[in-house]
Formats: sequence, structure tokens, C-alpha cells
Amino acid sequence: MAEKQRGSGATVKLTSLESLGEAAECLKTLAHPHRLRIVQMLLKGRYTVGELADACGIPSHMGSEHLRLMQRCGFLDVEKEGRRVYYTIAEPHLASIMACIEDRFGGAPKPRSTPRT
Amino acid sequence: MAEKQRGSGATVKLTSLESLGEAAECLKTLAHPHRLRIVQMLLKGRYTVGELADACGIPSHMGSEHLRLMQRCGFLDVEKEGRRVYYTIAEPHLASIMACIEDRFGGAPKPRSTPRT
DNA sequence: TTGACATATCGTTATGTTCCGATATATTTG
DNA sequence: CAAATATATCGGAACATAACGATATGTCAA
Repeated sequence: MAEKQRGSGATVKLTSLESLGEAAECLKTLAHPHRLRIVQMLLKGRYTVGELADACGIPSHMGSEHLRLMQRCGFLDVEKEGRRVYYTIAEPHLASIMACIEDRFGGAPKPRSTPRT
Repeated sequence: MAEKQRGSGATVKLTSLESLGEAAECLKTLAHPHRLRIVQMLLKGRYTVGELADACGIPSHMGSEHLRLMQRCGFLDVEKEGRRVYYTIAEPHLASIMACIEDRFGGAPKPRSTPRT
């Protein structure tokens, strides 16, 4: 403890850099457009690797890799059914983070040349 | 069969990959322990480059770089005062994202049943 | 069994990020 | 003016990540 309390007269309670490092890892895993879409879809249902990859416009072996990354982060669960593999959301906080992202980027958040997707 | 839809669909309302790309950029910018700490501090007050760098245990020229990255993302505002530069939060969504992170990784500020370590 | 399908993994290359020392700019002070 | 301070920028080394083709494993169907 030799690192807090500074500045304009307010006592500041900070999360440890160690915990923030874990958080950063998770955010980094989430910080990819295809993985965000996968999470967004899985928050609404159960999908296979192929369906998720298809929705992202990527080959399924790459979808598989994204899913593995997120599974290792504890974001996802797996259910095998025949030759299909269904993924589901395992980390409940993803719902609130995704809600925040959709609130910020959801429709047409920027005055750019964004027609209607 | 209506389940997933690409482009302009309505069955499942997916954010466009373009917007998700922007979101991913922002998340990537946030996904660093020092930058998370900086955001956490700035959500509670106004600080200079040196104070923020100090709280992260990094040289101030690196703090400056982190701050520039976040400013480019639209996260922060700047106010120059003499030779000091104060940074403040510009993106209000950072509060809810940070709240979610603190809820999940509860490093300190939340009086919850989540004792870390 | 063979063949098609669904998913997973490997190896490589291309690209991006982090960090650091050195340096540059701007501001206050003597 | 010069020196000290606060912040910003540059160049490059070390490291991490993304994407891809090739390939491997497991499953269904005839």
C-alpha cells in the first residue's frame, strides 16, 4: 500500500493492478468483431460452430478458434451433439457488457456514412 | 429455418460487423491494466499525467501514451493548465463498463461478498 | 466399408502492441 | 537569457495476435 490517495483531495480506492490485469485479458479476448458477434448471438440462443462462423463470414475452423479462446476465458460452455458442437454463454457478466456495447454502438452511433446495415 | 441472418435481417438483431469493429477497437484500447486503472481514477476525479502515471507505477511519458490512445478513442478530454495537463472522462459509458468490471473482478471498491485472493 | 460433413489443431506468415531510451516542445522560475 | 519541470513524440526491440492453408479427428449416411 503505497500507491493510492492522490490528487484533488479525494480518497481513491483502486482495484489492484493484478485484478485489472485479469480484466484486461478478458477484455482483450472480447475485443474482436467476430467474437463480439458470436457473444451477441449466443446471448440470444444456442448455436453451432458453423452457424456462428457463417454469421461472421469466416471459415468454420476460424470460428472454432475464436470459440476456443472465449471458452478458455470462461465465457462459454460446450455441448456436443453428434458431429455438431453447440456453444452457450457461461459468464453472466457478458450480458451487461454486451448491453453496454449495444447501447453505445448499437444502431447508428456515429455520424459517419452508416446507411442501414 | 429463420434463425441467423446476415446483412439486413430482422430475425435476430445483430449489430453490424462494422460497428462491432469500432466496439472492438474501443475494448482493445481499454484492455490494459494501466489504462483500466487510469479510467478508474478518472471516473472519480481529475488528474494530471504525472499523477496517473505515478499511480500505475510507470514513467510519465508512458502514461502520456496511454492517455493519448484513450483520447483518440474519445474516452478522455484534456484541459491544459500551465505546464500541467489534466485529463477527464469524456465517454459516459465508461462508468457502466467499469462498474461491470469491478463487479466481476472486485478488486477493492465494492463492499460485496467477493474477497479477492 | 467409403465418402461427405463438422469441428479442431498445427505451422507459418503478416501485422499489431508494449515498452523503453532518447529527444522534442512548452511553461514556469531565477 | 538558462535551467528545471511537465508533457509529448520518435525509433526500434521484444513480444503477442490474427489469419490462413493443410491436416487431423470424429460422426453420420448409404
